[in-house]
Amino acid sequence: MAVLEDRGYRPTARRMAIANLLEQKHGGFTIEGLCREMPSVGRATLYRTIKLFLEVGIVCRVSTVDGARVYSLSRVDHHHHHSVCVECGAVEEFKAATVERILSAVSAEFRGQVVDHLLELYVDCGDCPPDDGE
Amino acid sequence: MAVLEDRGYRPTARRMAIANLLEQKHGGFTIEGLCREMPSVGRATLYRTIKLFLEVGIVCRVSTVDGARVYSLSRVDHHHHHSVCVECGAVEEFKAATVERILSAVSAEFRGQVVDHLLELYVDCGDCPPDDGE
DNA sequence: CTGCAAGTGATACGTGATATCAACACGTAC
DNA sequence: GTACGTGTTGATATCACGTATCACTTGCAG
Repeated sequence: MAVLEDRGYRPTARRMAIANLLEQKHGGFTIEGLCREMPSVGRATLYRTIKLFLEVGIVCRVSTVDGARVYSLSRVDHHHHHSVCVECGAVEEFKAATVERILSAVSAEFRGQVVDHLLELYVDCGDCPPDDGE
Repeated sequence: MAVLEDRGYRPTARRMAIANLLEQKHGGFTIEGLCREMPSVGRATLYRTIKLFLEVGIVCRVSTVDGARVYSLSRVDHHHHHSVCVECGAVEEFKAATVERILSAVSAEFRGQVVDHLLELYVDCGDCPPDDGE
C-alpha cells in the first residue's frame, strides 16, 4: 500500500480491507459484486476506492467479450496481458515478449503510429476451483 | 441486408436507414451518438437494432482503453482485429496471420485451452479527417 | 488536545440500457 | 382488395451502473 502514500493518499483501514479482499480473489471482480461481499462498506466508497486503485495501478481493467466492467488485482507493475477463464472467471497476468515483438512487426504495416495495444486471451483453465468463482 | 432475412428478421426501412448511416462512418460509434444523429428514431429501436446487428455480425464491439461501449460497422465476416485511432476514433479492421500464429504459440504455454482472444491496436493514424469525428 | 484536510456513507442524481405495451407495418390467407 | 397474425416501432417506465453532494468521521500535524 506504499504506492498510495507515495501519491499522497492515505492507506486507511477501509482501503486496506478492500485490498485484502481483492488479494483473496484469483478471478476478476465487479464493483457491484464487491458491494454484495462488503455490505458494510458504502457503494460510493467502493467505486471511489477501485477508481483510486485503478489510478495507482493496484488493479487493472479486464476486457471481456461482452463488455462487462470487470477488474482484477494487478500483481505486476509493468505492461502485461490477461488470460481470462471463460468458466470460472480466473484472471492471470502474463507477459509475452514474443507478443510484443510480433506486435512491433504488425505495427510496421500501419500507416500511422501504434501507441498502445490490448490483448486478452480467453481460456478454459481446465481446473476451475469452485472457491475461485465470484 | 440479406443476412437479416437469412435469420428471419425483416430488412425494414428503419433498419436500412440505420445501416446506411453506419456505412458513412469510418469511426466507431456509440448508440447515444446515433440517438443524437437520428432523433426521429426511438432510442429503444436504436439499442435493439444495434444489438440485432451485433448478433448477425453487421457490427462488432470495439474495446476501448477506457471501457466505453463503442461499436463499428463490420465489413468482413471472418475473425479480425481492430485498430482504433486515439485521435479521430477511426476504426479499421485487419487480419494478421502472423498474430494468429503467434497466439497459437502463446497458447501452448497455457495449462488450459485458449478458446478465443481479443487484440486491439491503438494508433495515431496521422491524417485524421475532420469529417470522420463523431 | 485542537484544527484541518482527507476519507466515508447515505442519498440523490445522471446516464446507459432494457422491459413493457399500445400502435403500426408487412406478409399471407382468404 | 380485406382480415388476420407476427414482427417492428416508439413512448414511457424501469432498472443497473456510476457519480455528485453533503454531513459526519477519521487520521495526521502542530
